[in-house]
Amino acid sequence: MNKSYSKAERTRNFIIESTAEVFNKKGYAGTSLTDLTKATGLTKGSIYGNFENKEEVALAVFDYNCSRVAGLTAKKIREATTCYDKLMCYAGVYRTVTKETMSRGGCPILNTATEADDTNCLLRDKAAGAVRHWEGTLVSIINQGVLNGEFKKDINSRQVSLSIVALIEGGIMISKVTGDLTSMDSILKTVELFIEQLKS
Amino acid sequence: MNKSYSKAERTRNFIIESTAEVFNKKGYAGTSLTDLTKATGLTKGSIYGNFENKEEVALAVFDYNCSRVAGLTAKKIREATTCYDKLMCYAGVYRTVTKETMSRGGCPILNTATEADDTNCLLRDKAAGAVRHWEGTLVSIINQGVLNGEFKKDINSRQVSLSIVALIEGGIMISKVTGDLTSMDSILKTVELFIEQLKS
DNA sequence: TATTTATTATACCATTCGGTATATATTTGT
DNA sequence: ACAAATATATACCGAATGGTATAATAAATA
Repeated sequence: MNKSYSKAERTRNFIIESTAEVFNKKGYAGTSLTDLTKATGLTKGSIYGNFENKEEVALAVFDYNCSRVAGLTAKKIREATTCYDKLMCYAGVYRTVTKETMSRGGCPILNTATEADDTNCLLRDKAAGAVRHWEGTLVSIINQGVLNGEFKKDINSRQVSLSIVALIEGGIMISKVTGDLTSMDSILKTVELFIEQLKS
Repeated sequence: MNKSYSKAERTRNFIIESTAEVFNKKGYAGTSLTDLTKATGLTKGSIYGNFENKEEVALAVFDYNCSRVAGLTAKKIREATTCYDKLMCYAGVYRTVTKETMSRGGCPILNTATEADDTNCLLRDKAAGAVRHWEGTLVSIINQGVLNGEFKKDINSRQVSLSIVALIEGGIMISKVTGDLTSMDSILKTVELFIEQLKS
């Protein structure tokens, strides 16, 4: 029986998928091993047979949570042709997934970054990497747009990229804590306006 | 000896001030009673003589942490005359206090909002209130500016306000997690640019 | 199918958790 | 200065924490 995934791999993924939402909602410190056993239906021994400790589960879960959102965006971006459309994807994606993201505990980058920045360097570095990667993707798109004449020449692509990320992340925080989705909608309009202004 | 503050009041404030940074760094779930005794030099019994439980300390500490930043901004705003200058205060204040804020664990609103939104409704409501209050202050300034002809007539003051808050909070998250203060600086430039565009 | 190997469950560990009753100091009003 | 009231420290509670041997079970290989 040559299955592409061994039992261990499947269980590992099962644990990651089952606990992803709990970790994102309760945070690393707030999630107990008991939470993990409840979410998976497995016992402690079973979980620790597949992971070294709670931290290793949290790190794997963070990657999984990020890839969920990143996957959506990446697909849309590939479909878009112009750099303008590619940038607009971010506003579009967040407009459609915000509601579902909220019910799953919000943005994993934001959650992990704010919790771990002073307490857990491994998690912090992972969150920092995700931010940098996102920023880098935006910078590339903008630079490309400047090169092919789509965007104005004197654009500070890093400043624009950081501002878009800040708007989206700040928007998630505001909408989530107040329970008001229209806030995010307003902020996404600013993102779109902001991208509009890049056009030459 | 008729002191304006009783011993109890002074101790209560002492506990709040001593534990403010720990709570902001480690979060509510991540801060233990032992952390509180270490930060204050007091014993558990002593702390629980002044507070009902850990949550009550956290709630008081949140107010204290917010008032620290709010105090700075409020003073600057009173000094500014035009609505444009008042708005610019926020960029100015955050440009100067960001470094110190970072070393104290970052923005308490952001930290509390992201941690408590799915776990602690009392803390969440406090954070939500702080966001709403900030938003309200900005809306008032902008509406005032529109009325007296300083700003354009067709401005959506709520959208602008929310966007400024989102930029600042998102900027703090990015700068804090990456350890790069220049990111915040870039984003504050966008905030200034954004405010500039309001002028009629 | 038999046997080795890997996976999961049980039962337990020491430690820490938030919280409290009670005794001891220390303020406070007189 | 003294008594009543208040604030602080001591010592302890049960429950929950993260984590781990070891035994039972299931999967992979031959």
